[in-house]
Amino acid sequence: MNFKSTLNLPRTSFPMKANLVLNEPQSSKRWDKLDLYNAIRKERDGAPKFVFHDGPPYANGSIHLGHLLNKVLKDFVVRTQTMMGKDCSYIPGWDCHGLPIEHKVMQDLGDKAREMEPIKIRRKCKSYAEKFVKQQMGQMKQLLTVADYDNPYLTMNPGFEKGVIEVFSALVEKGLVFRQLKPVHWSIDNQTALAEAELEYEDREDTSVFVMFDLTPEAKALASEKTSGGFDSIMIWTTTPWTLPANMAVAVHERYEYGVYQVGDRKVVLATELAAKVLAKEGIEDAKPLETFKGKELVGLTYNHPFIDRVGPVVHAEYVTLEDGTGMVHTAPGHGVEDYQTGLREGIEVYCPVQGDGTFDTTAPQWLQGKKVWDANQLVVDHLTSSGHMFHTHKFMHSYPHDWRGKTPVIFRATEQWFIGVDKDFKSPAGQSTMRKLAMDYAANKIRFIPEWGRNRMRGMLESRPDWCISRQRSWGLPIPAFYPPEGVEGDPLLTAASVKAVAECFGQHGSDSWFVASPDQILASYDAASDPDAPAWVKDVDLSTLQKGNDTFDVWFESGSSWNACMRNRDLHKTDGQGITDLYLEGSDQHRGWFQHSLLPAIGVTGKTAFETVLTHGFMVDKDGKKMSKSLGNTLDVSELLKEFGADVCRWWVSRLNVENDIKVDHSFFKLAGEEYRKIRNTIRFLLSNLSDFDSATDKVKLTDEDATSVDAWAIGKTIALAEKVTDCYANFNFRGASELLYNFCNDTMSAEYLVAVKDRLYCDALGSQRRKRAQATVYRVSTVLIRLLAPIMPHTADEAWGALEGDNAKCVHLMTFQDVSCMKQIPVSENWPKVMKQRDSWMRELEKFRQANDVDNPLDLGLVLPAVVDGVALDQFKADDLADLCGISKVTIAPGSDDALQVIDLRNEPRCDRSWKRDGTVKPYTWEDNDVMLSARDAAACGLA
RNA sequence: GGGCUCGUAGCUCAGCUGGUAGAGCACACCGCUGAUAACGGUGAGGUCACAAGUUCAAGUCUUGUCGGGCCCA
Repeated sequence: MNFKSTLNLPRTSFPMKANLVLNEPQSSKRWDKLDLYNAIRKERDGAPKFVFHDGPPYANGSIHLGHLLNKVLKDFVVRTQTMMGKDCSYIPGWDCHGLPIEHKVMQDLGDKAREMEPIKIRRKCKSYAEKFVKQQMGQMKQLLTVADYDNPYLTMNPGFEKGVIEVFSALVEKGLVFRQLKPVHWSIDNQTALAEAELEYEDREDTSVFVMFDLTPEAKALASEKTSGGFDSIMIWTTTPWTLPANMAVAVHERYEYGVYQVGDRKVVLATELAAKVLAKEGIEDAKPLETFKGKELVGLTYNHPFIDRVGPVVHAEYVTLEDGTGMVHTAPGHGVEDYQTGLREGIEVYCPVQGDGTFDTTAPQWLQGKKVWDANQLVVDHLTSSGHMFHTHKFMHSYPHDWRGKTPVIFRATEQWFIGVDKDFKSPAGQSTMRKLAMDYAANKIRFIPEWGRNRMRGMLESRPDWCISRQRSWGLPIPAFYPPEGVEGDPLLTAASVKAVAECFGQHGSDSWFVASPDQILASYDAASDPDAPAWVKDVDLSTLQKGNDTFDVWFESGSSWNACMRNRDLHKTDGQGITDLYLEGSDQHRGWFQHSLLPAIGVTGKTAFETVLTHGFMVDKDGKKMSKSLGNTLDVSELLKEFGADVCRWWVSRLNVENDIKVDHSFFKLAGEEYRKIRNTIRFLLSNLSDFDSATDKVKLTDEDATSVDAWAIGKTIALAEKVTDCYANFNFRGASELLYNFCNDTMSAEYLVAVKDRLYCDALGSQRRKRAQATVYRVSTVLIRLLAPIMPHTADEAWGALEGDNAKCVHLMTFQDVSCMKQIPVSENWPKVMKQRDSWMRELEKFRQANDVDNPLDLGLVLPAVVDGVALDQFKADDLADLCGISKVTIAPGSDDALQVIDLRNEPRCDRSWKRDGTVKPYTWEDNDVMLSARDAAACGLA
């Protein structure tokens, strides 16, 4: 006799198979129709704000795994904060200007680009950027992120540009902006100064030269006085022979030991530690110094430049090492940062005969004029060889900086650049100080870093960073609003707080393209030179239309680094309390040097506040062997493929399971695992929902009484409250991994393996209206309403689908809800002895299993347990025997009269078995059911109306 | 080469201020067949990268080595 039709078996519209790839777009459509982002704004209007700010990805290429990670994490923040009741707006941004796009466009244009006006190139760049903004936005929507996609911030939008220039104006006003000749990494290929971030180190063959510089007659005389035998020359080493025309000095280390060596007819000085190695290169073995002395003795000597009529000094420098070369360093302040600093200190001219195109100018020797520096290497070598100054030369491979896009080698070259001075004293709203000091104070004491080690990293970077060179010589960027005097007029460029502000106005209205199409007087329409006390004198005497516009554009870091103003303050989304403009920035750990630092500095300079109160960073993706991922290595995974195979909710679950603090190992198999975990959660939800098909939360949500405190339902409620509290605590601390682990274990253990298995018998077999069944259903409902909402930030589609199945399709969208307030559930009494009982259960299960194996019992329902009256100090008779039996998956539990009685497993196979519930609980008797002789337990007989 | 960081079961990771190693997955075995392309039970897995040191005691602190990652030179 089959009683299946008399049971209340699970029923639900929530399918086991998710079909995410097909169904997620439906959810997206539903949310679009609802205008979810703005509906949330309305719902949270007036709520406390959580100010989160998106760092703009570069508008180039498809999104990769890094974007997937970053954007999903950000979405977790937005959704969890929202569901915790905060008003958390989120404006997605894109970094649109800059070299990579311009370079790509120039490549596509080919030779045509040379004759094209900058404005035409800019228009190409703009549409290129727009294309990728659109593409990336579509992909980010596929990740089911919720954002104001109708109003993103683009760094190339006029309103944003205005906001950047305003920041610049404020920095100018505080005297932090200056212009200076300085050697910078110079891309000959792109004719621009490059930031460190724009360099790539690659192997390159170069010429290494050891050159003897002859002392001046005066120096020789001095040398004879200082030493016993005197000497003629000093030997330097360089791997960039083309910089020798700009040699202005030789640096030695005061404390190192140097010696005089016989080289041909010259007595030459070398560091003693390096001498043997150097001299051996030309076959001079076992060289012994004629005499030795400290480098200090060399300082102050002078030498004749080997092929230019110029005298150079020998100076001291700390950076001289004995690792390579000769211990005497060729110093060209126009071609090296350290050389430059030495030059500044010693008052040596910053001489740079190399022009922007990499050729020598007319100040160079005639045989070099117009020659490319790369060709000059050989010319210099030949010249030095024939003049007898060359000691040794050879080709070698070394790691050399290259333009990151063009892959062409870069040079150091002194040029006029605009700077923001990090060590300039200024009057900040936070007091008289420097940006470096203020920023370091913030990093050390006021900003929260997650993980904490970000603090040290940031401090280290702030400590050692040089002045910020903000100028680039490019077309595709935000122009630096400097005006130069008309032809024939001498003077400093016009760049004052007021003139810059006027340009900001113009850009705000017409965009920065106006710099290229409008006349200076039009751009400066709202500027009045007469009332500008900072204006250079010459400005008052000229017609503004005759000014010459500068050709420099801003470092893109300055643009994105001003987004706290250009996006957040200008849209009135910033914090109004505390010491930060926003609550949180969340990016990869590379942004300590990038966006974080370049946002912190201007924010402090202008407002005295930090751009962010908390910095949350994540690591980088590596492959399953821990190696970095790159397209060229072929070990990447394609995001759109992953989405197509697994769906967004699974990919999001994968992100939630990651430990994002450090490197993140990625492999296709990990997504598969995430998919299985997803299915486990989905099945748990499905089982919960399927037992509520006849449940109406309005009428059936029975209250648990004090007497129910020891019921398995009370236990489940207690676990659910704990879950909600722990998970929201994780969410509040951005610990998404912790949250997903709790959620997974709750579904897998607490619900699936413990509560639901225990309670399914009564849900199926109890009479529809039985109190015990209703109590279980009310519990299942309470669990569902907590669980589904807690999952909503991680798996928005699945949670919304489940929410609809729970509350009906007309219910409010789960993403407009807050997390279930569990404080009211705390009214429900829960026995404090449950943890001990559940711990005992583990050992009971082991005993049952042992018995089953030993006695060949297949079905646990053929077993019973006799439990001691007291275990672990807990009297078991306060618990319901049927609950304990169900928790163990057996037919019957009896409590022994004495606490000393050992646990006993009972073989019930000789007891009658209920045909309906398959239990042998001792109440089974024969009945007649639909003309059949059947065996039923008391409960089942009652459920069938036979009692 | 420098700064920061990571290296715990086959895999992914927990292990806070030092005190006899934990979870999930996978695996093995068993069960259920009224959550069924589901569900349940039991079990076997680790000299905590390596080497010194501090300590009564180190995965946990110090130093070094090896191997990754980010940033820089």
